[in-house]
Order: sequence, then C-alpha cells, then structure tokens
Amino acid sequence: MRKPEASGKNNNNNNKLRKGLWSPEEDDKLMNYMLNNGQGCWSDVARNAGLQRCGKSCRLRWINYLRPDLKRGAFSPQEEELIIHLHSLLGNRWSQIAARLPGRTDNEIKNFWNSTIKKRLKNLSSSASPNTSNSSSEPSKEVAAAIGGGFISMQEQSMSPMYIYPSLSSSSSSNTSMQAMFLNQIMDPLPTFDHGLSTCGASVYFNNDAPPCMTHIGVSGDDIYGNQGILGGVNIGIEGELHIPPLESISIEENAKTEDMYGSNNNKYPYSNVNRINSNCNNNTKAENMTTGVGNLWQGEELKVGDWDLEELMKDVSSFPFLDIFQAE
DNA sequence: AATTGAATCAACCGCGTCAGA
DNA sequence: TTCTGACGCGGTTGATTCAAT
Repeated sequence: MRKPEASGKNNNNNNKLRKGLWSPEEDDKLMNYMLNNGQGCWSDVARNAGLQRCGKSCRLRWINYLRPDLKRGAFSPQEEELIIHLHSLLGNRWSQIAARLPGRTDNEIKNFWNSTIKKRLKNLSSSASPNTSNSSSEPSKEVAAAIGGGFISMQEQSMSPMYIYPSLSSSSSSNTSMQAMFLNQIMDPLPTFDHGLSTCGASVYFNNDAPPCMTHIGVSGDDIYGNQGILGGVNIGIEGELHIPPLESISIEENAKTEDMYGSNNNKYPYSNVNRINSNCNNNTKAENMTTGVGNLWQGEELKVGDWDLEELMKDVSSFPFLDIFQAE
C-alpha cells in the first residue's frame, strides 16, 4: 500500500493535495461529512469536509471503502460464480458487474478477477496440453474456455472478451437471439472457413474443412475450483473438444478487423464496442450476417447499444440461480 | 527466525463522457 | 458550437501481507 504522507507535510501549503493512503482522521472527516450532507459535487465535498484531497480521491475513498453498505470480506462461491458469469457477458465492465453485486465495488471485483481468477486461468494454462500453450502470460484461449465452464471464453483479453453463451441448448426464447449473436461473433472472425457449428450440451464443435487445431478439454468444475468450487453446483465443465482453426490461417487484415469489432487490449473505448459493431453493419456483409438471429435487437432507430446489450444480457443473468441471494438482501 | 516470492488490495492515472456556461 | 470542469471507468502501480522455504 502507499504510505500516507506525513500529516504535516503539506500543512505549509494548502494548495498541495494529499495523496496516498487515507489516515483514520481523514476517513472520519469524509465519513462524517457524507453522512451529514450526502453526496454532492466531489470537489465541494473535499473542500467542505476540510480534506486536502482532490474530489476524485474522496469519491474513490467513499465508494471503495467508506460507503456504509459495503460488504467486506471474501467473496462467497456464489458471488464468484456470478462474477464469472457476468464477466462472460459483460467483459471487463467492472462497474456493470459491481452493480449486480450489492455491497461490492468495481475495484474489488476487478482486483478479485485479476488476482484470483486470472491466476486460476494461468495455472490451467500451464497444466494444459503443451501444444496449446503459448509464450504469452495470458491464459490460452482453450483454457479460458475451460475455466469459463459453460461460459466459454474464446478470448481472454483485457477489454472485450468474446464468448459463447453458456446454455447453447437452452430453450429459453430470450436466449436465442443472444446465443445467435454470440455464435456469430465466434464465427465471424474465422471467415475463411466453412464453419459449420454444432452444439451438444456445453460442448462446441467447429467443423472446419481446414485441419483443425484440436484441443481436448477435459476440465471439470472440480478441476478448477474443487468440490466446493464455484462451478461445482452448475455442472458446466467442458468435457468435449474444441476444434479451433489454426490462427495462422486468419489473415492479418481479418485479425485487425476482428479486433476492431470486438475490442482489443488497445481498446480504450469500452463503451463503443457495439457501436462499432453497429457501424460495421452498414458496410460489411459479415457484420450483416452477424445480425442474423438477433432480430429486432438490431432494428429500429432507437436502438441504444449500451441498453440492448446490457439489458438483454441481464435478462439472461436474471435467471442465474444465485441472483436471488443478492436481490433478497 | 529470516528471507523471499507471490498474492492482495488501496489508490493513482489517464481517458472518455456529459452537462452546463 | 465550443470550451471547460466534474464525474466515472478501466488499467496499472506499488506497499503490505501472507506463505513457503
């Protein structure tokens, strides 16, 4: 942790704002102010509470630490499971994920994901078939698919993972369009293949004409999380084969396009991903194909990206078995 | 008991968005 | 229409804690 700067250090210069860890006195000031006055302009909060902090810092401290409704302590297995599921749907939109987990902050969830979950992915990556390992520190796609359980992550990347929706065999009508879209997202980056697709339970098969880069994934929930682990109750470990086209078959241009459509590590516009997909729909036949099965989601001028993707996705989340636990709180 | 490497997590930074002037 | 400041978000950093040796 960052050391709190010596309390007297900045006393000689009121214009200097403190940085680093918050002292208990500062916490008290902010807490008292917030409880008495409520949230207003954060720069005013900082000033009126007598804190030599920027408003931004006050906001962060309040949201991540002082807020009375915060739930401290370790994540429960149910929370873990929900986080993984939400992440499979939303990607790194931590604030959106946090909004579905009362008492948890985006920072907390982000840290949890980056430490615990990524660690598991990494461990799996190293224990997976040597053929599938790569030099990157990132987990392999195959392993990411495994740890996702039913939520198969085809790309474990920092901004915009691309996922196959879990219950491909589900009969839920509300899922159908999203599943179609997810599947199209899977298919679209691989345009050079005649990629028929069949699903069977949680297994996904890419039946390509090209020689597949076949990876066996026999990872069960227990393998990942133990008997009490987060996937234990869901029975969605992947026990099938992923036939993944060799990456080298995909042209650079197509890779670039794919990254553009689905985001990349360089994506600094997390809220614009689907906007860009939408714009692609106007001049890209593949993107048009993407809309197949999505139906009205893509029609209508009132379509607002952030709305449809989150709300539609949340319909799926709302059926998530453990959500009641949080809603009941 | 000391050391060391890994894990955790609080906080900062930079950027995009938005609202008001 | 443009500018500006506040806010919110995701990525990253780095100090502390923990566990293994």
